[in-house]
Amino acid sequence: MTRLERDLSNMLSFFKALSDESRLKIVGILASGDRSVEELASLLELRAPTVSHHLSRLKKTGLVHMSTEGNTHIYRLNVESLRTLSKQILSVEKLSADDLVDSEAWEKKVMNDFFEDSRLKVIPASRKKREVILRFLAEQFDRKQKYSEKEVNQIIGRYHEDFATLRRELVGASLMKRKAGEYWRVK
Amino acid sequence: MTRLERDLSNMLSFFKALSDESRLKIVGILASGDRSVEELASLLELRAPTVSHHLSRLKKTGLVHMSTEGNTHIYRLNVESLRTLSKQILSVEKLSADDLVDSEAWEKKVMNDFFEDSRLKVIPASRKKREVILRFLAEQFDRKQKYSEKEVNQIIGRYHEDFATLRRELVGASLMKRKAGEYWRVK
DNA sequence: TCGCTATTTAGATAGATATCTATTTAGACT
DNA sequence: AGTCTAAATAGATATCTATCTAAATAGCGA
Repeated sequence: MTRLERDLSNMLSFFKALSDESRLKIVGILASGDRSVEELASLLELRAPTVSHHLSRLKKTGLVHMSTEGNTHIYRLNVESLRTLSKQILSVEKLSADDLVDSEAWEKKVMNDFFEDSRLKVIPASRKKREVILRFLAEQFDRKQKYSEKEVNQIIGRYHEDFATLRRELVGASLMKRKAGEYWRVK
Repeated sequence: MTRLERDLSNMLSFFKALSDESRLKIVGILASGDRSVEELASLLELRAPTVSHHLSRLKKTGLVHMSTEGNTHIYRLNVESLRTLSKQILSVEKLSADDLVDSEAWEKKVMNDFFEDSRLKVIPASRKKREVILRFLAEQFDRKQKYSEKEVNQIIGRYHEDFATLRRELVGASLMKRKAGEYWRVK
């Protein structure tokens, strides 16, 4: 299991733990002091086994701790875990990285849908799909080299007859630049 | 609906929205840029209707926004909402206030279980319950007055014959203080 | 206007889970 | 040992929901 997968399932169990009204109230109540199971049950107007079930769920995620006092079990909030969660939320972005989802699935799909025998069947109407095609075309150019318009047309022409439109789109999408009749790849 | 109830159900819907693996991934993916429904579907290996369902749930809680581009719908993350949530988590304590739970239910229950005809049946063994009883007894004393031990015994004696134990417990629990044979109520 | 594309809605199904009652476990007091 | 008390576990049930397929909607281009 990668670090990211751990982060995801860790965060997920936090959210699952807090995505229930009774448990959210329990956390709120415990924030103002330790409580026994029976105490929570009467505050929440629930049966003790129900509360016990919720507490064991909260305990499993580390949101609460338990201590023993005779045969009563005293639960207390783990404030630190809330702080950790609060921070984690601000770094949700990191969850999208490559090993959580197949980040090339979209490109592969679009390429597969629009190419046949190494030729572009049609230029996609939607921007999102056109972008995939344009990125592919841009990759056919060497970053270190400059190309004349004729050369650009020729390379794009391998994939589609309307090289002029595609050439303009490449420039429009800032994947290529043009100056004084010369083209070069950007990024 | 009170402010607290609104806060609770608001927070709850946030947590519910994020307590699903697919939705958490969607949020993660959107953090790195806008995406169409189809794009998300292929990244997550889910059907478009499923993704659409998740997005509408996220949209309802304000976690994402939608814009239209031809007939493709582009979704983007509302980063501000994550920041808000992150802050709210640190103030969960406020959820325990009086109008969310009946904060006296516990005291009432204990008093009811242990009193009969205005007399304490037995001294509860568990600390949590004894505390309720002791708080009640402390309330029988006037904060502005000092009492001799005899007077203290007499007042406690109205409720239970073992006034000596209860008197000592009151001092031990810091609900009363004693000095030079005089007692007074604290807090 | 017709057909194509992207999304949403409707409806069905399988799996998860919050709650309850009844039972079991375990500690404390006599 | 036996009784009482507090909590946990087991098992049942009813509700919720993530996912799918099929159908409906809506924009766009020919």
